[in-house]
Amino acid sequence: MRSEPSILHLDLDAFFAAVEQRDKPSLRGRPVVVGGIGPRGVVSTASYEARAFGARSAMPTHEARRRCPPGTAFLGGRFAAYRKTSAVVMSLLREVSSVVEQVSVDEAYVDLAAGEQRDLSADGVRLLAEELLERIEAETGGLTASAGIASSKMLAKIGSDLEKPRGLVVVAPGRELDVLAPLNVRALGGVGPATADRLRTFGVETVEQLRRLALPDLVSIFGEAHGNGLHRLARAQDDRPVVVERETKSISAEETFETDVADRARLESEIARLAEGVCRRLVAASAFARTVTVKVRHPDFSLQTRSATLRHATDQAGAVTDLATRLLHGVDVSSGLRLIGVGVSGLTTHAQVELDLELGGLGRVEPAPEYEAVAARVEPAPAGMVTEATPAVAWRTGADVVHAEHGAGWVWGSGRGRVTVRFEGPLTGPGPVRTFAVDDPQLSPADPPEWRPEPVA
DNA sequence: TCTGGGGTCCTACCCCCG
DNA sequence: TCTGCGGGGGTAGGACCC
Repeated sequence: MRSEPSILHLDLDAFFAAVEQRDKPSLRGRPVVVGGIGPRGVVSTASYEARAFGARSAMPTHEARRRCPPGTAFLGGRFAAYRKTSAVVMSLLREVSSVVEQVSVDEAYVDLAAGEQRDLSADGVRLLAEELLERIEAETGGLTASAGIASSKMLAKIGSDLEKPRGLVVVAPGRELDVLAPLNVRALGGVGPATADRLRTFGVETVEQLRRLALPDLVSIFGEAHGNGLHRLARAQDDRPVVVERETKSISAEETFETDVADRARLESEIARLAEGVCRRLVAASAFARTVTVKVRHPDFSLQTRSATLRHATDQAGAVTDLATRLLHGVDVSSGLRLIGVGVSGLTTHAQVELDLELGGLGRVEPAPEYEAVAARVEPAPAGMVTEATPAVAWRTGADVVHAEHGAGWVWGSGRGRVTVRFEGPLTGPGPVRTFAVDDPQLSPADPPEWRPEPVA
C-alpha cells in the first residue's frame, strides 16, 4: 500500500448501453438492454433506465424482458463500436500516465505516480480526475465514467463503484479501513457468492466483521491462498502493482445451443469450427499450445471438462480438432448438450518451438493413426450455418447498416423476410423507420458510425 | 423461455519418480 | 523388493471477474 493516493481506477458507466444510446438517438432516455437476445441469452449491460425496472447484468434476457416495459430496446451488441470508443478512452488515460493497465473494454487502472502528475495530494489527484472525466465525456460523445483514486488497486476500484454513475471518490491515505469497514464482504475483489455464503454461516457479512476472524480460522475454512487473501483484503493490504501487459495464458471459444444437441456429427462439426477460431487467434498471437480442453454443459446445467496434453505444442486447427474430438468421445451426450467449448492452454512462444525443432522435436503434432479415423468423420459445417455466406440471416438487431438511398441507420428488427431499419446516427436527431426485404440489394452492413463532428478546418 | 462468453487462479487428487 | 515421503506434472472442477 502506498503513502499517496496514486492509483486511479476508471470504469465507464453502463458502457455498452451508453454507446448504443449515443449512436441511436431514439433510444436516449429509454430503457436499453444489451446482451444475448436469443432464447438462452443473458444481459451484458442494462442502461440506468432499464435498471430502474430491475434489469441487471448476468440476468437471463427473458427475465429482463418480463421486467421491462414495452418499448425497451433489446440489442445484440456491436463490439467493434465498443472497441472504437474504448480505444479513445484508453488513449486519454495514457496521456495522464504511461502505466495504464486495461482490465477490460470498459475498465482500467492508471498509475499516477508513473505519470507527470507531481501533486499527488488528495486535492491534486481529485482535480486531475475531474478534468479527465470531463475530457472523456467530451471525446466519447457524452459517455460518463466513474473514478476511484486510492493508495491501492483494491481501494481505487471500490472507490470508483461508490458513487456511480459519474462518481469520483478519492480515498485519502489512512482512511482505507474506515471506507472498508461498513461494506458488505462482496465488495472485496475475489469474494463471490460462494465465499459470501460461507462467511454468512459464520455470522460475517461486513468487512468489519471479517476483520475479527483470526488468520488460522480463515485458513482452515478457505484454504491457504484464499484464507490469507481474505485476511489481507479485510485489512486493506494490497500491494499489487499496475502492470501494462498481461500475458495470455489460455484461449478458448464456446457456444450455447438454442436447443440441446445430442447428434455427435453436429457436435463434432461445432468442435471443428470452434477449434478453427481458437487456432486463428493462436496464430495471430504467434503462440503454440500444448493442452487442449473440451468443455460441455449438460441439460441440467452441470459442467464437465476433459483435457489432454500434447507432447509438442501446436497452432494447427487439425491437431486441436482431432484431440478435442477424441476427448468428446469420453463424454455422454445421449441426453444432449447445452453448450460445447474448445480451449487451449500451456501456451509457448514461437521461439521456444524453434528451440524444440532444433532439438529434434516435431513442433507440430502429427495426428496419430487412431486420430485420423476420427478426423475423417468430422463433416464440414452444414451450409446454412456459415453466416458469412448468408447475409440475409445476419441482420442482428442493433447492427449498423447503410442503405444506398436512405443512408446510415441501424437494424430495428427483422423477421418473416423483412428487415426494419431506423435511419439515424450519433450526430442526427431521432430518425424515421423503414422496412425492406431482407435481401434488398441496396442494404448492406456498415462500420460503426463516427460520433465526433467533422473537425472544422 | 432458466442461467453467455472469455478469461484467471486455486485446490484436490492421481500418478510417476527418486 | 517393499514402504514412506515429497515434488512435480497432469487432470478435473470450483470460484471469481468483467
